[in-house]
Amino acid sequence: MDHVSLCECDNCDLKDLFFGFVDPEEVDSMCKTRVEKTYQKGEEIIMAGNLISDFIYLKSGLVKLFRTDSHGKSQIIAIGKPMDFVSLMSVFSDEEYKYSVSALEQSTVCIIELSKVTDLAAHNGKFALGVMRKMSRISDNIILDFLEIRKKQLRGRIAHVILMFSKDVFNSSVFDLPISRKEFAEFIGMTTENVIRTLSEFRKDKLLRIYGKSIEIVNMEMLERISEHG
Amino acid sequence: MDHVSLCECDNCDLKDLFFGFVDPEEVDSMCKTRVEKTYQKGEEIIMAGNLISDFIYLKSGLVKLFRTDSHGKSQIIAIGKPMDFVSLMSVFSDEEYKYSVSALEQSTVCIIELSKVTDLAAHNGKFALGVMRKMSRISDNIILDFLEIRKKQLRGRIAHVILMFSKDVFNSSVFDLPISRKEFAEFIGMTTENVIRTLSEFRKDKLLRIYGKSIEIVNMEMLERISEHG
DNA sequence: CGCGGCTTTGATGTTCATCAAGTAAAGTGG
DNA sequence: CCACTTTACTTGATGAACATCAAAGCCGCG
Repeated sequence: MDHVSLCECDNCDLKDLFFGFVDPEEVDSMCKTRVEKTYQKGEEIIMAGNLISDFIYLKSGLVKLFRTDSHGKSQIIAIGKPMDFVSLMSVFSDEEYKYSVSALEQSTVCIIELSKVTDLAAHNGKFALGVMRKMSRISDNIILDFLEIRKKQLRGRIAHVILMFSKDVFNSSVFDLPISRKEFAEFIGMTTENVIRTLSEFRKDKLLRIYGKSIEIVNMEMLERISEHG
Repeated sequence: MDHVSLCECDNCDLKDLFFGFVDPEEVDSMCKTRVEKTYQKGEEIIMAGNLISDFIYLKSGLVKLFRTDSHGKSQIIAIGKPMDFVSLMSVFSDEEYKYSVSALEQSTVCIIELSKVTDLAAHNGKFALGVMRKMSRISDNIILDFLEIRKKQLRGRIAHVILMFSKDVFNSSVFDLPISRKEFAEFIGMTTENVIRTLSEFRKDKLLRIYGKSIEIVNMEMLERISEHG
């Protein structure tokens, strides 16, 4: 954790997303108790198993949502960008976090006491309805992505994830992969070695240019074909 | 579809689950527009792609939640029993269903016009909060189960699903498998042949007794061991 | 500098999908 | 009710996809 301060809600994108139907006074009251924290790459924002006492929202940066089992093996559930979840899931269902969240790059989150949010939801149904919509969309997307990945094999999964980063996260055919090869493997449910091997193949086949984490998509159509069925 | 009627909400389990914080009058008003439908085994309750206009809840029976891709291949997302979802997911996020739902055995659902429910949520935050809790829990469970299955291999996945039916659905070590071998395969992301082969192995190893769909778990500890790591 | 973690490649074996072929069960029309 | 078709189930043989093991280079960090 880097930096702690009160934030100004008027300029925050979060406001439009969540507080559309909330009285300005109430937004103001929330704002006063709001805290921002900035995490460096690699730092853990949420630890699975911890008690949920806050409503946490990603303002900037990039995070991974993951789980670690008793043998220390991790599985990545999703990549989260601003305007995406963070602690949005689980928050209303249970007492403790089901997932861990950590920063893939420097990330700033906004933290609100959970009871403040549930109180607000309890007496402002339109606000609650908005949160419900957001929650539904988030978990639907995660599940659909799981299904999408599950029906492909190695090469298709890798192409899929590369395209996801290119299109959904960075909006560019050139970007720095924000995850390690090992994390890539944990995301698609394959081994690190096979992720590396396949990336090398894609380079040899002139689909990608790769230097370490830096990736450039050279043959987008072919990559899409492989993602579809390859 | 079999049978259409108005239902009496006072005896319905749904009432406690969803309408805990709702005025009796409002519950009554909902009740008047409520419709029950009974579906036979194999009938489709919800079709992915259809417009969402109703809030649908499973009163009795057993259903599968699934998706079919453009090549006609299906993937099963979850098995739903009463007090579980049905149309709970997607409902608030989008205009059309993302998943299909069909009956694995004779099932009765309760149908409420969606706008009635969202109107109620919009002016009754406690009700909305309750629905949020339920939604969170449902999608959390689906995602956690996906992760659980993904980290196992064939034998472990099969053991896992058998145990799930035994413990979560039927509460018995003897039960009739409510899905075909093909559906079993679609649920765990493997081929039909390998599901059959593995079930046959489990029979030879005297873990299970199998006659067609009828299953008896003979060696529970061993099955659990295989599910954990096998 | 040396240690540990990440990356890379190759060789090997296991796991799983695919193909084929046959039996059983279940629905369909005369 | 029986021939007929279709769908589900089953087993074996084969090859493809993938994990595992091993070895070495690289990089950051104390």
